[in-house]
Amino acid sequence: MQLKLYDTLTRQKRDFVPLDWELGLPKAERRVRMYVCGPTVYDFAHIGNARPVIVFDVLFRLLRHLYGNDRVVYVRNITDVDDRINARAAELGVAIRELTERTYRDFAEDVQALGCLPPSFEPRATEYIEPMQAMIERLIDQGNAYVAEEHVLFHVPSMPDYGELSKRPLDEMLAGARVEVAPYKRNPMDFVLWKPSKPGEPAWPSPAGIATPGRPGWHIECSAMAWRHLGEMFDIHGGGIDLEFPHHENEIAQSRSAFHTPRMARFWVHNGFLQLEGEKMAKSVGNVVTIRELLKNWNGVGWPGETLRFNMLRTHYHQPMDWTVAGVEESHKILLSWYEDLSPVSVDEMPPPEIVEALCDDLNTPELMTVLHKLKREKQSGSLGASLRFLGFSGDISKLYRTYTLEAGVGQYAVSLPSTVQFSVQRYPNELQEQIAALKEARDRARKEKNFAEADRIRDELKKMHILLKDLKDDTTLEVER
RNA sequence: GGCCACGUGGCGGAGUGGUUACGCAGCGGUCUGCAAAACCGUUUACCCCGGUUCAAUUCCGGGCGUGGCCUCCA
Repeated sequence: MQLKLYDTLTRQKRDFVPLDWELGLPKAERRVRMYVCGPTVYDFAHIGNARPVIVFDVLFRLLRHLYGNDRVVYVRNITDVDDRINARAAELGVAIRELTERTYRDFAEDVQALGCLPPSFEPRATEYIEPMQAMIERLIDQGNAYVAEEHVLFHVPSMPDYGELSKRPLDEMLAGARVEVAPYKRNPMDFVLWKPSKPGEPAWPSPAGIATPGRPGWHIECSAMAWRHLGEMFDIHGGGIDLEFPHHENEIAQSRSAFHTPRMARFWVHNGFLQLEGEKMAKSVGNVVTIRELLKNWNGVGWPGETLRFNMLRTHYHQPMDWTVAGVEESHKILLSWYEDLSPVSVDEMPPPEIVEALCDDLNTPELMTVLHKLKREKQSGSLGASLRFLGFSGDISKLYRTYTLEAGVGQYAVSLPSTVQFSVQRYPNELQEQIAALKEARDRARKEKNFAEADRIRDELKKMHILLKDLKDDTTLEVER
């Protein structure tokens, strides 16, 4: 099946053929190579950060399916040197290394909860200073970069194709620029490859004979890490659309100039931006929602990671997405209805061709939803299960329970509980369980006496605790809202 | 100000030059004290204005709106 991907550089949906296949390398040497910009580890990742992680995890899974698990190399970097990290560490009064390690662990936990496979490599920027310096020296030697006031700057006019990704004519960019240009730049568009550090800031010996120790600029790390792991030219470079300019444009300038390649990556794949309840999600608006909050307690509800993953995939990755409570609830409902009647799936069972076909069409996950709904409708639960597993969903209904944070008397109870058709309130705190049992008995009595107003009142009260009642022929079951 | 995306029924969301995807919600029915759940059935769409065409939601131009980038940002 032929994978097609939309390439931002050419603005076209094209057939994807990995370079090694096109070159006809021996089978054992072939690799599909993908690089995705990862997190800057200074604070919990928010739901916007989760989008590329989930989207490219799906692409990773698809590539493994198409080319073989051992043929795909997926690199997602960790940016652990950055001014925001320095600021945050100072604010918290902790060592930079401690902050970055802790934040990375939190990120790894969150991402795992979202059903994402670990990438093949997760290189940290601070462990790649040496290749960054090697690239910088090379760029200077070749006349693509220069030293000025202890900075090393990339000279943009030395790269004739600059702007090819974002399609920005240089003169127009300058006309609209709102930033003050540092006086030592030869050209206003020139960007920093290396900068001197002040005392107390992270620093390494500087390249190019610069006396003051310094640290890398933002863009060079990705060029260096991609080079080390994937070579001078590779197949796919991914990330959020906001990175298109300047970050990816500058990566291209650095890598292509250093290695004299016609492309840095053969496909540039960008996911669209995410909004929250119709608003831009930003610290300035005060509506940033972290993955952690969504998993633990978002307006009283902790959502299963699989629900969050599913919700993300209901929108095509290229489209702008609006993240809403209503949307998450709908996702959760759909997933529950599917998980309820999955039959056991054998490990070897493959998803039906339509599933792979939908993904091969530029990761058309909404189309994929249609296929999944069809499998459900036609009661093909084996195929449904195999498809879900393929997409990173467990199919295990016990992983789909929500966590409620209740106000019950003093303090709050966070309760996480399973729910079956049987009584299943055992994970509520004891005093709540007693309360619930008493309410149920009271309601049973009221119903016997045909006092239905009272019975309905009690039902509403239980509903507030996320307990649902189902009146059967001669019994009433209690279950936790799922 | 410059550049770039996007604009589909109550909501979410694909797709297509001609045959009203799909899901959620809603409505009707079976069932129920009433509900819930389940099952069956079912309504509603392509931002505005021009143009091309036998025919446009789909192509082209303009407008309006939303968002992104130009400064850290997925």
